[in-house]
Amino acid sequence: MVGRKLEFDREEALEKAMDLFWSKGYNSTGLNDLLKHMGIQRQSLYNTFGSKHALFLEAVQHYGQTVVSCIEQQLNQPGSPLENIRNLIRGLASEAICPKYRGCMMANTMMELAPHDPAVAKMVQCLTGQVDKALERTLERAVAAQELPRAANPRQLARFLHHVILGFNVRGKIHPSCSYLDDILEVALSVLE
Amino acid sequence: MVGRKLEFDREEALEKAMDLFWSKGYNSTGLNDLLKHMGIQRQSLYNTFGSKHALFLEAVQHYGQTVVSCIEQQLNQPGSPLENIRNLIRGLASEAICPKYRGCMMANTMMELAPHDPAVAKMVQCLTGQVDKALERTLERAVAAQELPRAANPRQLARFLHHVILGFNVRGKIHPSCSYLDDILEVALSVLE
DNA sequence: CCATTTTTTGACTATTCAGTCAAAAAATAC
DNA sequence: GTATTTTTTGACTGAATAGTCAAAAAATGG
Repeated sequence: MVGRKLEFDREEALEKAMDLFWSKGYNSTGLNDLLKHMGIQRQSLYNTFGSKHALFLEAVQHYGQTVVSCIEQQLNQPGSPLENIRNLIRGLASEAICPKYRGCMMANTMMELAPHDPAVAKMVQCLTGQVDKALERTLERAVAAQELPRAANPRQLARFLHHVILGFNVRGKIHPSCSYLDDILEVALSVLE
Repeated sequence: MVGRKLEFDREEALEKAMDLFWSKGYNSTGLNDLLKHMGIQRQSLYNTFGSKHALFLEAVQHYGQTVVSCIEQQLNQPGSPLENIRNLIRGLASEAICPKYRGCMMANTMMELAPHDPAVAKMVQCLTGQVDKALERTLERAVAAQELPRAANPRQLARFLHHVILGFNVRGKIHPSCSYLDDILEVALSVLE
């Protein structure tokens, strides 16, 4: 294995692709936009990533892993597990009032491609499953710390909270008011009392 | 105003367009697919609807009005207002386990186009607002019928319940199990107790 | 039957799409 | 320095895109 070395940083290029796919989705992102945004040449993309579709899969995977570990980190913060969950969800909700809100790339991908693209569906299914698990573990810690009653069902609550999070991705696309989101948050988080 | 009459039924054609847009979204629906599915000729589409985009707007509006009045009808069923709400939401959730689940066309449209298409955003915003209102009115009736405590906040609860409904559109795209949806439903509907 | 108006038909744009090809350039191993 | 291997470059595909145009066909009013 000798010869010329890649002129660009693979991960940097991947992140730039991810950024554009995140903003515009898969089908609305043209190859020319992609190349310009990534700062590489056409053939370099095909050499390095194989195809637009393969590049997209890598981008989603990269996004997902980043987000999942970010969520895990927030949930494992020292102190009250329940408060960590509340902070996470309030933070995600507050993003949705930004006029340039892009939503979660995994949710966007579920909506755009999952129904007709098994490879994408499987990948996103796996990633979202990790979010469920992270929430569930944190709720288990809340029960152990007696922040929740012994009878609480962590798995059930985790699925519900994740559902609320997914909802923000839809609602955020039509610029909800702050008070609108507060209403949702207040009711949703009341299940943790 | 004389001359030849339209060979096809305008509303029929619109509904067929709606059906296809609903299944495939705006950008993934090609004009050729559209013409074949609607059973009309190219120029007829432009004569009658103006453009692909204008046709889409009409299709979303048609869908929205149909769905909103269907929801209103379910909520205004005789008997318990709260039970009507539960039945509505359980029904929407149960659709999400179908392997051919298409989701709500308004939610799909919010995700695909609302961020970059002001006309679409405004229309969908108006339609979803009607859903909020319908839920709110029903919750007010539930308070009046003492199914909910006097202190309950119908607007807040309506927004929350609508949020849960929106969530099904995302979750449904990756084929959740029945028990997964049951978990969400059980927690979500517990706020009505 | 004729003139008018509209719809239908099918060919035709110009652009964009993802992806390919082969030659040129660069960097390595020896 | 030369042979080898890889990347880069830019031109090039064929298919699909939304939308247009003008002639042909049909139906109406008189």
